[in-house]
Parts: sequence; structure tokens; C-alpha cells
Amino acid sequence: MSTKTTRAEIVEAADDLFYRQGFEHTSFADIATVVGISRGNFYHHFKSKDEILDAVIEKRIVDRQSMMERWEIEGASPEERIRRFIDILIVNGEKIKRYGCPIGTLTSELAKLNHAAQGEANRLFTLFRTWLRRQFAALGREDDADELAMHLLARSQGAATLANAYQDDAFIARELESMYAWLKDCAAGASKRETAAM
Amino acid sequence: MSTKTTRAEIVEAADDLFYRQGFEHTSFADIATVVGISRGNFYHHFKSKDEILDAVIEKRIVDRQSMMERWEIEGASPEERIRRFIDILIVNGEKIKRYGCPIGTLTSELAKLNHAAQGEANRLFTLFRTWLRRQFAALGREDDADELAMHLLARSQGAATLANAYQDDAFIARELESMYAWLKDCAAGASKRETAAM
DNA sequence: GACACTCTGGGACGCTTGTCCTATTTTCCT
DNA sequence: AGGAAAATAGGACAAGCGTCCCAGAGTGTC
Repeated sequence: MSTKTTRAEIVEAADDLFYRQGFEHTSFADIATVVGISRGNFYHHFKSKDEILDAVIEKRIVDRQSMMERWEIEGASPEERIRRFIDILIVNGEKIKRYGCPIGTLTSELAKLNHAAQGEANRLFTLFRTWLRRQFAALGREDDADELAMHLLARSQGAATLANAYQDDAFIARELESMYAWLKDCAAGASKRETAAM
Repeated sequence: MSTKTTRAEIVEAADDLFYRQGFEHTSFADIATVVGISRGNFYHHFKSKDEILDAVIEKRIVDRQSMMERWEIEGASPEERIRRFIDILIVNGEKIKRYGCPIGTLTSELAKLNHAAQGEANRLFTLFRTWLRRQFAALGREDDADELAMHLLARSQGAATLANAYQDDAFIARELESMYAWLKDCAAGASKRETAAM
């Protein structure tokens, strides 16, 4: 017995199905089956499929936001916090190998559909971008914080795409190590600059 | 007046539409409109939509193969040849910004559809992987040629994904520079090793 | 000129899709 | 307890899909 509202159940099921099957390939019938309600009942909660998509994106944003707030608390240093981001590839490794990155693949799909929610989906990227930027700034890289954030985003997107294609654990491990090393260089570069400036 | 066969025209139109709209979101009617034939006529050339997909993937493989053969001839050194690969982000920049990488996005989509042609689509990645591996080996990095190839593939995939999301030319330019620098380091690392081994 | 072949257009098919309507049940507030 | 509101099930709907069929047009061969 669940305490969740039907609406929340729908969004949760849609979130999962959109991730695993894609937005377009997921039908109302699919979601209805998972939630255990009739198709007709849908329109009492959402006026259209696009509205469900909006709710799913909103949920993903909220989920990631709270995840990053947790990192903010648990991570002792900016470097450690950024490490948490990189570690998504481990934590969600199995799912990423099967379905790719939830954010990257959704963005790609909506771009091809030329869907109105493209901008909303991009906010997911921007969420991470902004958070990472702040971390890099806290690391002492105020000048190029955004560049570093974008670079790390790209690195993890690339790793996720190829993890999905090849399901190669050794590759993923190497990419992780490479990103850790890069991050360490970032931190070292920052302290060197500080020293030079003093 | 075209000299191409109807079959080739269908494959060409499908290739373009699958790239711009995605495989699933492209219908027979779409392709028929572009080619200028009737839907009914389709099944004289292809038994199913999946068969068109197979033909499209085959065409992409052939196209890329011949592209890499050109690089092989025109590129004076392995380093220069690998540079050609990186430069796809410039040459196809506009399309990538709008539709992403043709290979990465197709692979992602087919993974979500759990489509039978996933393996075929992956051959596209492997095509580049193998070619890059050979170039890195020729660069003197026989030991980790495949790792380097995978890494560069991942880098360009990540750059393409974010280029698609943000359409940010400055970001693309920075990623290009970063990959060039990395490539130079690869070459330098190789010659250092050679020197040490002598 | 007749025949066999490939190619083509138009339409029918069964199914699924997103959407919408309505009658009925459940829930909640006073 | 009763009445208003919310929630639900089931089905109808038009449109779109991939698929398939078939009658004819075109083409080349003997």
C-alpha cells in the first residue's frame, strides 16, 4: 500500500519508461499498465502526453537538485563533490550501460522530435552545469569555472554514450580514472595559480 | 534527372530523415514524399521498415569507410589523420548542432527500442574505433592504441551531445583545441617512449 | 506483335496511437 | 447522513502507422 498520489505514481512510471524506452516509444497504455489504472482515467490528471513529459522533466530536475544538495553536504571539499558527479557513472552504471544517460538521451530525442519541451530538458544539463561551475569556482578556478564544467559534462556524456554502446566495464573504469586525474590537475592548477599570485 | 536507382534514392532519403527525425519518428509516408513515389510501391524495394534501416546502416558504413580511406590518403601522418577525425565536429558542425552525431544518436535510439539492428549500428562505432586504433598504433602507441581510440571516440561523442544541447560554438572550439592538445601529447608520449627504449 | 518481367500507384487491412466523453464509484466536507 | 467534488473505468473517436494486395504501366526479349 502506497502513500503516493496517483499523479505521482504516473509521473514516476512515466519517468522510468521514458528513460528505458524513450518518450515517443512509450504509450499511455504502457504507463497505465505499470500504474494499474485505465487509460481513460489519464486525462483527469494530465491533459496531454506533453504535460506528462513536462512533469517528468520537472521531477528529474527536483531529483537531481536534491541529489546535488546531498553532495554539497556530504562532500568535504569541492574536489570531493565533483568526484561525486563523476561517480554517477559507477552508481548508475548498470542502467547507463543499458539505457544511456537519462539526460543526454532525452535531450537527443527531443531535439529530433523538435519537441516544445527541448528547453525544459536542457535545464537539466544547465542544472549540473551551474552546480559544477560553483564547485570549480570554490576550487579556485573562478576564471574558467564554466568552461571546466562544460568540459566535464561532455566527458561524462561521451563515456555514457560509449558505455551504452559497448557495455565495457574496463572502458568505463579507464574513463573514470582519467576524469579523476583531470580533476586533480584542475585542483593543482588552481593552487599553483594562487601561489603565483601571492 | 537523376541516374540513381529508386532503391538508392529511398535509402538516401531514409538516411537523412532517420538522422534528422529519428528512426521511429520517420514514417513510410515521409520517405515516400521525399523520394516522390507512392507508399504501395515501397514493398517492391524493401520488405519492411527494418530492412530499410539495415540498408541505411550499411550505407552509413560504406560512406564512413570511404571517408576514412580518403583520410588515409590525404593525411600525411597518423597524427594528421586522427586530426581529420576530430575535425568532423567542424565539417559537420551545423548538422551536429541541430541533430547530434548520426552514429551516437542512432545507437541510443536503437538501444531504447531494443531493436534487432543494435549490433549493426554498433559496427559504425567499431569502424571508427578500428581505424583510430590503427592510427594510434602507427603513431607508436601500439600498446594502448585501442584505449586511446575509445577515449577519443568518447570525447567526440560528448562534445557532439553538448553541441546539440547548447549550440555553443565557443564550447565546440574549446573541445577541439583540447582534443588537438591531447593528440599532440599522445604523439609526444610515443616518441619519448621510443627514445627511452633505444 | 506477344510474352514475361519489373516497376508503379492506389487503396484496403488491422492495429495502435493520443484524445475525449460519459456514466459510475469513491472520497471528503459539513 | 447527504451532497458536492474528485477519481475512475470503459469505450468511442479520428488519425496515423506498417503491411499487404492487385490491377495496370512500362520495358526488354524472342
